[in-house]
Amino acid sequence: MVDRRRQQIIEMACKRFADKGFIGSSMRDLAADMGLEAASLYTYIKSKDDLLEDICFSIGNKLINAIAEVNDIYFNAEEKLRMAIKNHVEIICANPQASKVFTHEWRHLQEAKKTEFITLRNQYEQGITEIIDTGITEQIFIEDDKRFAVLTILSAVNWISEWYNPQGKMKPNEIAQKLADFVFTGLKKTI
Amino acid sequence: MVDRRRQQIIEMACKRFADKGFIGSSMRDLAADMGLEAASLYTYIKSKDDLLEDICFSIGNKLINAIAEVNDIYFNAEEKLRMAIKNHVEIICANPQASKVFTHEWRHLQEAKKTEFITLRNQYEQGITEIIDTGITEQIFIEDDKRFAVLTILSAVNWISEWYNPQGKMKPNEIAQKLADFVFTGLKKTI
DNA sequence: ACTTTTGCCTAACACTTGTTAGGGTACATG
DNA sequence: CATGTACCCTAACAAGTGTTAGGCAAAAGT
Repeated sequence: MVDRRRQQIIEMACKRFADKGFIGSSMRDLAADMGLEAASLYTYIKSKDDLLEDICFSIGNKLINAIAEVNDIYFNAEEKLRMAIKNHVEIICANPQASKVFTHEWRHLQEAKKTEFITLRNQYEQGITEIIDTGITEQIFIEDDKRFAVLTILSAVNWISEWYNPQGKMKPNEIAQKLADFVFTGLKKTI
Repeated sequence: MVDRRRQQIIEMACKRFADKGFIGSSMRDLAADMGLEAASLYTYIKSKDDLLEDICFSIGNKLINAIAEVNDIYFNAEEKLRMAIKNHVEIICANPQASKVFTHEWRHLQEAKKTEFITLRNQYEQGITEIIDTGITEQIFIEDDKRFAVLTILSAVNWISEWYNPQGKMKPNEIAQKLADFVFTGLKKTI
């Protein structure tokens, strides 16, 4: 059951990294959270960097898969963007701590992995951009500044992990709904 | 000229903290950037925490002053919000690195200062909320979810420091203009 | 000329960091 | 009973941390 224990450690690391940051979290603190000594962690993980990579790419891959699915299945641009936002919000709300790590701590990845990560992120950004493009072609979105629109949408979505409270009244699909509405009336052509 | 040298150190610290994070930056690295030994820094600063406090509250106070000014002078809610966004964007673009520290590194402040910081941030958030309130009273903004609107606006504005490039084509007032437009057509009642 | 101040240095402190080596105990399998 | 293995330990390492003490040389002030 090495994998199971490893997963527990990663979950605990998410909490610590999200709260104190990657560098601000020591292996001894993390071990203490698990009721272990620091050295014992190394039965289950390769290194501290290993933890960060796992967390960052776990969220990254979830997002990439989600956007790929959307761009494969849904045709209408509005539907696509709504679906993409919904997926993104749900991924963040299902993994709020990991998402904070994904957003804030990726820069501490080893150089090679950092490059790989940035490529993944650009790929996702490209996925969103394609949806906007479709909307412009369909003439339901105003063409003004594509990149600006994408960045603003992504910032709003990414920031959710900063304030989202699983115990709060606002549920993920409600958040997605509101956010999409907000974004749309800012993008849609109103004759 | 102790103050002048201190300011140079703080500027350099901004770069390092923005890039490597507060904990990821050592005093020896910072000193090396300045062409000094670590111990020499302490002629000009009290401690490492001192640096972080200075940076965080410098930006924080700029923002607070800006919102106070807006809420004192401008009457129309749309004008107020446009002005508030413009001020915020300009503060961020004038101090992109310090702004990144303000957004990402405040959690490493000492407990007392952290509380003070959060109060300041809430105060700013309150300032924006008041503008939205005015707009609702003036019946030019849709009342849906105030707090959600405020959070989305703030996330979009704060994220600017993540991608803003002083050498890029997009100038601060252009960014403010676009962002305000984006926000408005999402808030304004279009009958 | 002498004194003070400025601006930096080296050395050291006490402690924390990620990680490895090697061992020991409890339990399952033969 | 013997063997293996799952699970965790202590001890230690080499390196890096923020910070203080005390000193030395050049410049400035008198």
